[in-house]
Amino acid sequence: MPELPEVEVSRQGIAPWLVGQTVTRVVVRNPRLRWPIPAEIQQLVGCPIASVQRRAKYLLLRSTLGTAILHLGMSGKLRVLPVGTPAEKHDHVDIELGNGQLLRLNDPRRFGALLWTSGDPLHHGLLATLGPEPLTDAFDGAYLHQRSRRKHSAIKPWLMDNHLVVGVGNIYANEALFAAGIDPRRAASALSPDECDRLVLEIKTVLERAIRQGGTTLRDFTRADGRPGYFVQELQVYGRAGEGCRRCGHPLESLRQGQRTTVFCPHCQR
DNA sequence: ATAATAACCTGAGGGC
DNA sequence: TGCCCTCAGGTTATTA
Repeated sequence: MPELPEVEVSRQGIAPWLVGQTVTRVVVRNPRLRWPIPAEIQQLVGCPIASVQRRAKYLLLRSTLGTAILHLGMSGKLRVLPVGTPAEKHDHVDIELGNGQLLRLNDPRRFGALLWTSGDPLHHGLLATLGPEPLTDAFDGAYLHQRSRRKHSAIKPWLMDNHLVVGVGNIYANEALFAAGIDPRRAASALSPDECDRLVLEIKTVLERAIRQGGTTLRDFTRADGRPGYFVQELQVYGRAGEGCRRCGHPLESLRQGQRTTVFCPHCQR
């Protein structure tokens, strides 16, 4: 389900319901996610949630005793529902709150994760080595150009490497490369400084627009209130292989890069 | 150290 | 209807 925009939309949707509320109960129906949900997650009970933050595609529910680290994987969804709402298939975890609401995690594929850390979550092993946030000034053309100098790999799969920059998944890597007019097969090291500037700009633009549209709903993403995201209407290439380029009309082509489907316009992207 | 790939898991959709 | 195949928004672990 989620790339950065979908996780940020989820964060914005759940935060008003969670912040300041005391956790009254944590119900774990199935602890078998990517890693087993640790028993320490019960330390949330009795604590008020101080903030709901996001780092990369991780959500951080911070309390006085520690932080719950939540990742939605490929198919995870968060909903805020009244306590007592019957659980359905793949509803693995509920975090019940003093206001009578609960935060419910549904994740059919169970690639997601719910972990606990009592220390600084940014120093947690999963978060410590991540690259910069794409929507901050730390991610700019000069940074991308410097990092790309002796990178022989193709630009598209490299953009999805969290050690370079976080939050750019398959949809938005395809969309940003189209917007920047760059062939996804180009070697990263072949990009000029101007091309790096352009690509960074388009990554920021597409992510910001997707957040404003409530994310991209393909099959199962919904916001915390169950509404879909509307960015799917603005997709230029993702999911459109064989259809006409919206800019030049040439049929879009697809190929596999690193076990992911790339879609691009061979005419507009050079 | 770097780069490709295999793996984790369920469900949907297409072809036969 | 059912079986088998491919594909899906992510990330880590393993292999070359």
